[in-house]
Amino acid sequence: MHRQLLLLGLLRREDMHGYQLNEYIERDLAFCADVKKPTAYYLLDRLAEEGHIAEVEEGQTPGGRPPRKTYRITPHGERAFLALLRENLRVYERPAFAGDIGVAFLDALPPGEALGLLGERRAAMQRQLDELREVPGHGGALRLVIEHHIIHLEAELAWLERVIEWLAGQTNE
Amino acid sequence: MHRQLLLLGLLRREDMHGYQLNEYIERDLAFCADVKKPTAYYLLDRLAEEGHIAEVEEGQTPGGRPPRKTYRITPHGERAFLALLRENLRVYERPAFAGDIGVAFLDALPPGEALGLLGERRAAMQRQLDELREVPGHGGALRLVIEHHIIHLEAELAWLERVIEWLAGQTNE
DNA sequence: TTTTCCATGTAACTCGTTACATGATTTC
DNA sequence: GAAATCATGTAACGAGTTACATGGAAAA
Repeated sequence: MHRQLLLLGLLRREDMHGYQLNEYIERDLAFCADVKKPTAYYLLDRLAEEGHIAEVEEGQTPGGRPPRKTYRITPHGERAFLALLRENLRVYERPAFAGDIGVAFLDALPPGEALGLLGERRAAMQRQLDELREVPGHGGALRLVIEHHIIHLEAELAWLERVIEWLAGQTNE
Repeated sequence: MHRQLLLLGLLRREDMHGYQLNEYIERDLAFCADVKKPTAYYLLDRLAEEGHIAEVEEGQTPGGRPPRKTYRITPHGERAFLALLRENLRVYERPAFAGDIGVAFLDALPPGEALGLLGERRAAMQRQLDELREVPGHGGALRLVIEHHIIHLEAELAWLERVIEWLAGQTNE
């Protein structure tokens, strides 16, 4: 559902064709959204079938390639968008944290090795945080989303530091 | 892969049958793990096929119901467990944050309504945090996982507070 | 007497991904 | 001459979920 919300939200701002949407998502939203190309095309087809968006006929179809399909949100789609948006804002879905499973079995490895591996994890997190701080300044609500990721990663790093300390403590016993 | 890691890790500690595993995951690991029953049974079959775990023959099969299948990890499974564990500890996978998509389109709703919806989200988060603080004290590494969730939720709440403030600021302009 | 507990599963489905196909056009 | 850009997709697969089936025993 979240991907539909994203596509509807973008088409609500501006008519676009699939390639354009994919470009925008990859280029400007990569840090927070994750929609693969075939998924986007598939969802656009479905949204069109359901009458949430409609194809806009365009004059020029440029050279050899498949003709562009430019979409525009319909009134029905606008209502669906608002319903999805309200639901999205209202609820909290806790994320998965697959990385916790490994931590739960930390005692299966010699502390030294575990320490090394968690060090690599920390480095990866730090790299992501640095990247995030380089993201060119989006305005308005998108800035909040970037802040979200930064706050989250800082909390993650703080926690991992504690795990590492705990492990180091185990070593000396 | 993470679910396999979990199942192998639990079977490494103790022989168990499927029902038992499901009970334990639901009862004691609900706050961090998420494996549905049919998934667990399916994965146990697969792990057995692949030789990572083996059925332990048990004397008494209790009345009417399907016979228990008690599993024990094999040396091959132990090696697989360690490989999965190392990989899990080493990498960082950023979570999805579906809730960000709604925030990105915050301007589509009257600020007053958005404020109400985000208030509901905050309440849901606060409830989860309170629940988490009630979780009976696991020892060792599991305590770290609980701490992780607490730290995470506190950061989420702090961020949401900022979103709400920003929105409230928008209202007065 | 109905529900819950035990203990296993199957079938159908959803959602999303990966890898591939097409084919002219522009850039290296 | 090779690779990237534009623009669409399909086919096959993977992981996981939901809803359902079975059937005796114990508890309400």
